[in-house]
Amino acid sequence: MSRAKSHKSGASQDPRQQKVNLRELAEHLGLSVATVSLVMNGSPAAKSIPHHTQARVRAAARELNYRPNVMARMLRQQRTFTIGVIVPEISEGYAALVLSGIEDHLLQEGYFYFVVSHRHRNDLIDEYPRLLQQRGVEGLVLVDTICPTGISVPIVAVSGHKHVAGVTNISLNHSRAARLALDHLTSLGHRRIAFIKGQVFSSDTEVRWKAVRAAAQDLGVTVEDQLTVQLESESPTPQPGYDMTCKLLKSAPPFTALFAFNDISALGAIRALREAGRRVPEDVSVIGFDDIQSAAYQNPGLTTIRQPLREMGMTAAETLVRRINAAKNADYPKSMVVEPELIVRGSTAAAS
Amino acid sequence: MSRAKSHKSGASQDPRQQKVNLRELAEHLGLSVATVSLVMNGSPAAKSIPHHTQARVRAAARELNYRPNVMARMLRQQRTFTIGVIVPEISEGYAALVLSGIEDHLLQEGYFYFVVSHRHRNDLIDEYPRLLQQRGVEGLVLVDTICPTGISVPIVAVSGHKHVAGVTNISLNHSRAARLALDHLTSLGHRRIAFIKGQVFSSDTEVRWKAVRAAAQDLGVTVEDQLTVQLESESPTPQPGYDMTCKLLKSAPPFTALFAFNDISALGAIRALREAGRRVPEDVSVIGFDDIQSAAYQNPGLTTIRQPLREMGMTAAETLVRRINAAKNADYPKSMVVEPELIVRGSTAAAS
DNA sequence: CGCTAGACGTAAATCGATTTATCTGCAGAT
DNA sequence: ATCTGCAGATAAATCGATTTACGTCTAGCG
Repeated sequence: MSRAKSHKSGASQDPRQQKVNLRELAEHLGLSVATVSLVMNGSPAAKSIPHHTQARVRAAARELNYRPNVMARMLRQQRTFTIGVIVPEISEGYAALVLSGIEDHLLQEGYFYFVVSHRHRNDLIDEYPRLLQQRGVEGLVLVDTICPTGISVPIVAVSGHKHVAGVTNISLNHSRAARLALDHLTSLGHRRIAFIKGQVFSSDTEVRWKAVRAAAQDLGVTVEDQLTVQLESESPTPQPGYDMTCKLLKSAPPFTALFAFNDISALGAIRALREAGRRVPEDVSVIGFDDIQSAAYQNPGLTTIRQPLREMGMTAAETLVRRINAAKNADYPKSMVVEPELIVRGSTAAAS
Repeated sequence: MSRAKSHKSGASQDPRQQKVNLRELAEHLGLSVATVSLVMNGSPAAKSIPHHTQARVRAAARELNYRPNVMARMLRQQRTFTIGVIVPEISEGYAALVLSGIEDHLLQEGYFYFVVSHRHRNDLIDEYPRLLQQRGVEGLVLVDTICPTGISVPIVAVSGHKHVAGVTNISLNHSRAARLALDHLTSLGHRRIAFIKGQVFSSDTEVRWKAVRAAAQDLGVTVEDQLTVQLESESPTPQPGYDMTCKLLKSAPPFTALFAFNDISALGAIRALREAGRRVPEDVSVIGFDDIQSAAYQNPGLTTIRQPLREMGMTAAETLVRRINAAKNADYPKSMVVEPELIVRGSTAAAS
């Protein structure tokens, strides 16, 4: 079942992979492994070793291309400088941006990370945190994923909302986000607004929906059940948004604006509207959520509520590393809130 | 320099993280560590241990929730079941799709992987392969990244073209891809076709460009220098495509079709064309490359040459694992080729 | 009775570093 | 002459498993 044709072949070769270990280096120098180790680590106990010897050690290490064995060091020190990142899927949009923020901060701190994606499978959601912990990760970043129990390393949850012991939640100010979006739509004269809620498995769905209803009430907009649909399929493509908008168009009373759960579903919605002969934004204004990279390059450009996803990733990494390096029973932030921003592009216009 | 406001805080707690190690388990059982280890690993040497004892060992392991220490095992066995993946950046589109394919196959095989992105910085391109190797990865997948030297683990390069010892290249059949695209455009009546070449750092750029010229010659289409631009900025957004299309529009002779290096740049191109008052596809047909997830949901839908990116990732992982498990000097495929597919959507139409 | 062949295990080396406790001279103080 | 103290190291324990090379005991056989 090879998916690709293969051509040619050759024999593998390692030019000169000189695996020098500490013992060999020490022997070469006529010193003990302890001395060499002390010097190489710049340990305080190396104070009493004369600079001349230290220089000799370092020179030999460079010359023999000595690289400490990371596994041995991890075993001894009980530190791996590794964290685990759990995402629903590595898709365009959300997860990719958060990941890139995490990476930015993490590698800089000398940590590496494992990525796993559970694709909403419950068995994997249960299993991966344990597996990662067994792998020695010193902390976990969850992206839009419900919190596991029985994990003893620090956890930072991006878009986490439930307060769980040991977990720092990083979340958007959803009240403000909802307010920004509805302010924008109502100020354009829209009253009959349709809503696409997120999938039930998305941790933002409920919180955001509450925020939307609160904002709507503040602004005197009625949220009608008939104008509300919820994404169902777990596909990370615009398809679910397309499907639900078709449903709206079939059965719902007329509306002049649509507030989508995210940019991806907004793309599907726009496609569905167009196919039904409704122009965007002339007939229907569409506003998305997230501000993924391609949002600005849609036609029309997608008006959206920007979540600073990259920064959320950076903050997650930063917070996690801080917690890892803190005392075992030190205090830690239970929750961090970031602010949304309204990005007005071409997909919204005055109500007709 | 906190990027987010933090609220509340609490003390960390580990409920009952019982770290049982092999020695303790053995003591609890009144057996030696050797025996317990043999049983737990189902080693052939455990044949002589009666089933009754084996059952007792397993029961105790379950009861005490024994988890072998992965670091210790790695150190002893010199195996990490970890590979490294190097990508230019974790962006929408290309890398995300390949990654998800890699992950699909890899986790299933019991491997984990580190991801690093070099953002085209030469120092990082040099450093990461070494760092990853020090971390004990048993293999490397390079995605659109030039091959490092002095690496002793197997390497699989997605979109790699240079033949390097120890490297398996997985690449698209670019001749066929170019042919599909140009066949499509010429059959629609297009003769004056503009081209956007990839950035110099992209490993596909050169190969694809050669393929395009060959296909053009076959089809009797002239590739005019004035109608050819090359992406420059290394931003992973549509911006570079937008910029170069603006340049084309400013100085180039008229054209009726545009062949973009990839979908992302095609999006930028469409935006630029629109802003210049050219309709897509009525005035200018645009064809992209890759078929990223949102390509189908553009307006109009983006006609493109599909690269099976996810499958390329899967194939990369599969090949790498196979090579890792093969004998040290076994043969391995030097090159694997996958086939492109023309996906016709709304961004191309008959020449006017 | 003596010898051998399983049955049932175990002791100990090993992977490669880190780190603490200790050892040996020798200079200077008493 | 003895003691103190420091410079300059090092031996050995440790991290937690894996794995090879040996026991020991009993049953069976000649």
